[in-house]
Amino acid sequence: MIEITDAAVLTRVRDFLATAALPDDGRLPPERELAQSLEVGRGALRKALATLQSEGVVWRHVGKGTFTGERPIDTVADINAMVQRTNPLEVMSARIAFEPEVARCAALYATAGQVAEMRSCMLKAQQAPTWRQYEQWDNKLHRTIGEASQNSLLLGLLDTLNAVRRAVTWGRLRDTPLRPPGDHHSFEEHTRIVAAIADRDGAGAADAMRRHLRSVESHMRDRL
Amino acid sequence: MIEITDAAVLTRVRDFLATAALPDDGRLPPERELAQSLEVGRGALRKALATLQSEGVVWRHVGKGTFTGERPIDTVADINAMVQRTNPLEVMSARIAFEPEVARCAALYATAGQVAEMRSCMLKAQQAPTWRQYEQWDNKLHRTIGEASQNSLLLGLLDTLNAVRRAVTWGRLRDTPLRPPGDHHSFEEHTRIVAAIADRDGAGAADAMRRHLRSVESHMRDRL
DNA sequence: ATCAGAACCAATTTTGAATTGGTTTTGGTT
DNA sequence: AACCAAAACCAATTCAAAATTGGTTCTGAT
Repeated sequence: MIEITDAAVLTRVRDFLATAALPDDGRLPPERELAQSLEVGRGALRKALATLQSEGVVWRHVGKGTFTGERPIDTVADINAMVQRTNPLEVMSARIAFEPEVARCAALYATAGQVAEMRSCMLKAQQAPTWRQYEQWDNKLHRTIGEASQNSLLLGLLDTLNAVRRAVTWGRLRDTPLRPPGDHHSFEEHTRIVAAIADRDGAGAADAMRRHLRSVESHMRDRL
Repeated sequence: MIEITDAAVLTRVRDFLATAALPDDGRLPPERELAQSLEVGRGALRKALATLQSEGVVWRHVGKGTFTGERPIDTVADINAMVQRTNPLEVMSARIAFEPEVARCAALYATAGQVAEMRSCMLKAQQAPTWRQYEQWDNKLHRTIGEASQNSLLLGLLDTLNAVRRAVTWGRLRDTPLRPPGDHHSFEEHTRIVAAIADRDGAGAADAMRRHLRSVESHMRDRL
């Protein structure tokens, strides 16, 4: 092995980066392999990579590999982490911030089939013989509204929000009465939401959803 | 093995469910084990479990096990699934729906320290010598706004949204010019957002954020 | 003293075996 | 022939150990 300068090693690595066909995630070959193919020692390569990392050209992570570009901000909280950090009132606040905007989009983009499905869910929620079944149809209604936004990312975020919500409220079943009363506040509120969506009234849908969720929040506070 | 009726098996399983100390996730013992301890055949047990599943008392999943309660709606899309399903324009639409509401909350809840940090990020973005560094400070600004909502769930959803965005737009580096021009539209827009937040003007902050993101979307469309 | 290469360590990924529910086959009984 | 329990097999998931990857220390040559 002929000794070459640090600068020459750095140049070889830069040249490699400029010409190599890397996979989509920008992952470089493992250090040991790259050192071999560039005909430099691993120590020298590591020195060069450290320089490039400090310049934001590559980032490295033990066990994962070396990648082009800046290190991604690793702030993605998975569901469990979100569940550990939040609480029912915070979930309600997040819903009040987020779901009216989903309903607004749904009013603009829902298909007739989706509106029909919302109506069906709404009716089934009203006729539900148990709280459990009411909540199933309630969940289905809200998710159909998310689907009606025709934005898979909004739907994904809504699903994430609902997963956290269920985990935070898990096990809190209502035992009395057995089913929702005939004048359960959500029934009329659901009707207003779906009507505004069917009318293509974005602002109306957002407002109706916000009122509904504020009502749910208020009832939740009454139970604390 | 004494043969017992299906009804008797069902009763044994119900009794078991009523008395057993199950783990937090409500997981029952494996079928083969439960059949043995209840002294029934696996086939008969499976019949009873199928009945209980149809009643919503338990749910079962190949490879996972049998659990008490209703099957969770397994709609949680992880980041990769979201990335595969979405596209840059959809990401922009989702941002336009969601981030103004985050800014609205930030206007209500931001601490003075967080407002100062927003200003610092804004200045550093303006002074950034490369697009890469501009984007780092831009990201930091938007995340500080999310933190200022004082809602960990909203922040978690924003992080999720941004992770998807980065994955969808990965590798799309601007090479010319080397850095943002002095009159880059986002500079003034950032200023308006932060000013509205500092003024505790929720509607103003939401509106400024919405205008900013619409402007970003418009420039994105120009580049398509 | 310095440095390259080897060896070791910690974080992560990969892989194959084990586990779990779902279904089919087998053989005994009626 | 019909029925059913048990065994065998299949598909989905989990788990543990091996392999891989970057990070650090040790060793031996110069």
